[in-house]
Amino acid sequence: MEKTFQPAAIETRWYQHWEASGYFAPQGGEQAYSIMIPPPNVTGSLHMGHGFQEAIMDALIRYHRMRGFNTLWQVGTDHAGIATQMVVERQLEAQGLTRHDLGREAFNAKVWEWKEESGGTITQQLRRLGSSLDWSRERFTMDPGLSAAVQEVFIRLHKEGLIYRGKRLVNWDPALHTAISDLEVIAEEEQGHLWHINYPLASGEGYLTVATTRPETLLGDSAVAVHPDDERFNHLIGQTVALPLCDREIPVIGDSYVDREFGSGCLKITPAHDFNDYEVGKRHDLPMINIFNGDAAISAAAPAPYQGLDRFEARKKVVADLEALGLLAKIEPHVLKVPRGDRSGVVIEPYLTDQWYVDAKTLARPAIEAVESGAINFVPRQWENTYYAWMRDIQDWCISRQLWWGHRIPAWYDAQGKVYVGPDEDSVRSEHQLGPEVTLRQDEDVLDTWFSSALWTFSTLGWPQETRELAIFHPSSVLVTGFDIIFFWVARMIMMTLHFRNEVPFHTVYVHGLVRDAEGQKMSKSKGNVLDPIDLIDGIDLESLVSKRTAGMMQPQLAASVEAATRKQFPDGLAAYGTDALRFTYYSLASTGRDIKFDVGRIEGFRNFCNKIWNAARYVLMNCESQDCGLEPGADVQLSLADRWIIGKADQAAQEVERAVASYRFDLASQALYDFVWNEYCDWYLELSKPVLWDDNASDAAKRGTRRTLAQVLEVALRLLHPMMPFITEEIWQSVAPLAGKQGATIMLQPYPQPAQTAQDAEANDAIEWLQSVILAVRTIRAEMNIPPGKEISVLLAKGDAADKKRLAQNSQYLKKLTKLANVSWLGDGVEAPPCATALAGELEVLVPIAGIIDKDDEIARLGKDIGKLEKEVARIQGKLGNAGFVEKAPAAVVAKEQEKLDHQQQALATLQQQLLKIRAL
RNA sequence: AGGACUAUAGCUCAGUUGGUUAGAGCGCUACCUUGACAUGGUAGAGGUCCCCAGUUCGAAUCUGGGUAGUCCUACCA
Repeated sequence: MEKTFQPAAIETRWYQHWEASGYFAPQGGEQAYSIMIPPPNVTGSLHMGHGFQEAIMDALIRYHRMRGFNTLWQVGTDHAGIATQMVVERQLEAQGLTRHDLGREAFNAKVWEWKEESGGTITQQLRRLGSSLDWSRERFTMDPGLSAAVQEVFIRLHKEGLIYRGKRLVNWDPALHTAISDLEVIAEEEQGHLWHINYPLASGEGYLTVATTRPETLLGDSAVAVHPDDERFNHLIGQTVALPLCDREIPVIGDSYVDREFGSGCLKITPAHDFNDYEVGKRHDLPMINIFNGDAAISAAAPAPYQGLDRFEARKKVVADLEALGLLAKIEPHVLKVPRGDRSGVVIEPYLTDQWYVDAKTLARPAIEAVESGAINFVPRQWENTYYAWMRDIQDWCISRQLWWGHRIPAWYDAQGKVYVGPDEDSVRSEHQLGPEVTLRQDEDVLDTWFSSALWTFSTLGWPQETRELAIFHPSSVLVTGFDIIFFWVARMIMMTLHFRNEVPFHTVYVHGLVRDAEGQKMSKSKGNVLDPIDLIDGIDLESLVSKRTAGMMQPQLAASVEAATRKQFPDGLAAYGTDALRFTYYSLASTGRDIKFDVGRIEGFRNFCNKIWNAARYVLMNCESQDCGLEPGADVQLSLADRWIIGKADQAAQEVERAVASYRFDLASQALYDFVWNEYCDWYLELSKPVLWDDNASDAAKRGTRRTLAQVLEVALRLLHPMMPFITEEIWQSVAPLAGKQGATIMLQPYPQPAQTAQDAEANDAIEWLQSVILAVRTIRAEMNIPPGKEISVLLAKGDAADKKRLAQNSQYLKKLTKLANVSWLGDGVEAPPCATALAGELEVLVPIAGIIDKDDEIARLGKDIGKLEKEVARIQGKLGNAGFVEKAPAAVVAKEQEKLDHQQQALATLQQQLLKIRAL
């Protein structure tokens, strides 16, 4: 074995072996356990959030697989409509082409090409993370099977009246030329202006001043609204104003929607370009004047001078023209929320178009009940509130997208615009008895990507066929996801699955936090602070990291600052930490919080942990290979106190892991394992094994007992760790398992250690704890008195009772070896101790004779410090016990415990004070 | 505007039903290359548990109020 753990040498080899051996496929078993992967974008690549999420899922999957569940981790990818189409369009743009130059069919062929070319990236990355996904069942949302499911769902919902077509305002992305859903619009505060504009009354008697943040929409105004109770203006209701720049008169209307306090108190109404105005317009039956085209340039519906101008150009011209007419009252700076497309980043336009909608309100009702009834649980529970809040106020879901890449809507129109929905043109014709004289054309639009991913849990299992897999693995056990897509995806899956399967898609939703950088900033390409999990696994030099972060930036002017920040934060690039260390870091961060700050310092600690495990294994192999480990049936094996103690500790660790995983607390599970392996097995047990194995006088039975325990406890620890650190555990297990009497081709399919309460050995625990406290006392004296570690010293013990004497007899070998003692003996009754440095191990006095090795003043200072601490503690407990209320009202056991504590501390204090007097007297 | 969440060591975070000497990792200090491991060992230092009140014999923990920060939802043009 290498002296240090080299992850690169083993990871790929083991993954390939596992995959080739079919270990990732369901293995049978009575109870099923399944997770459907949140499908990543097929043309995307893995980021830290994926890495975190996959790590959690893989731990759950490996854990349950080892526990004998029939385990399926369904893998697949998503076609990511807008994102993917944008990428390919950008590639065309580089050649000076648009998708229209190619036409729909050729363009889609190009997208498929791109998918074939780049689609392997993410699946390769998933493999690098060690994810035990069942690749034999890989699915893609545009596969024929999943497309059939999408079509079936659309047609059935349409038949049931739950999908309809409607003309209404949508969020229009003028760059992408498509409608997008509410959720894809990000509204951020931006600095803008409030323009006050005078609209002359048609009567010629003065004017009304309106205030607007979008003066160009004036061209589409249908009315001016005032509050009906506003005495400044309500007498004008029913009159008309002459709309500036347009040869139109529009009415003054009364509507209580108007806020009298804001702006001028008069509101211009543009029903075709504002969601609130749209509602007002409907109430008052106002005309909807659509002054934009799909690019958000001014349409023919506006006066000629403005036609063809971009909306921002139009704004400038409108303002200038108004000013020239003297109608601009004032301009105020104003902070407003500007809606932008989350993909394109351009300002979203409320735009009047025909779109397809899902009646979400109807579907939401059972979906709310499923969570209320507990059929679906959120972990942590508070996310249920977020879910309810959104679901109870849900808006109909706009599902059509004016894209080419995606599931084309199965609807056909005749020349009159009558719509027919069906799987294909022939079925539509025969169903509706349409002869060849009727021309039909298919709807040009595709469906929102989330429409297909909403079916993911059952479409991947073969629906609409009633497959065996559906019967076994659906509903799935748990959905692992970030809170940012509860609305996008989780809610929609619940709605669709309940409707079509009459069962929930999953029993539990485990909502994890979002991975951020060390400063708590969201990782994003534009900020240039992203980390690629693969770079943490393999390492990357500074120059490559800089160029990776600055390549292809949306805002190239930021490249310099990104580069500087990167050079400052990672002057040496990133070291290669390996997959196991990365994964363990993720688990350690998986607490209940919403933000997960990823500090590279953490991963280094866990790489060291891997190395620790590696070296512990090296030690075990060196001492057990080709040795008698007492595995024969009936072998003469004697277990020491240390052996019995560590066996109990391993069981305790198994208990803690079980409890932690049951509540999705991977931070606690990882902490329990780290603690057990490093602080108990390595720090204590391995050291305690040395005095036995290296003692020529120790019996063969004792040596067998220690070797067997070394190997078996390590083997148990490996299995406990395997779901979190798959690679290193497999590598070591292969050579350690035989020494522990285990056979098997892989650790992956071994049973997970089950805790057994009986494994706690009170006598062994007491004995080892006693030993640890005495060792600590001696080491403290050594360290604080500057006694060289190599120098052998003698120790006297005093004030022990019969139990202490027994323990020393049992443990003196350990004690001598671990603290380098020449000898250790009891101070006889009535014998005056020589001048000593003193420390306490409980009641027991641990004395190190001073002569020649210890400075008197040092010892006085040291004792003084300890005495000070004890005095404070004694005073604190005395205060507590002196409080009549406490003694009377607190439970007797609590009072007794305090009293006992006080007695101990007082006795210790007295001992040290006496000792101080003695030393002073020297 | 409404709602949620967070505040514990220099940093990142644990802390179960109120009773602990408030813990871990990293970082820091001192000493140590001893036969698994310097990606290591040993021993330390370090906290007004955000503030104020309340409940209680007892509060990091429960209640109310405040402060600071983060986020979500809906938005006044």
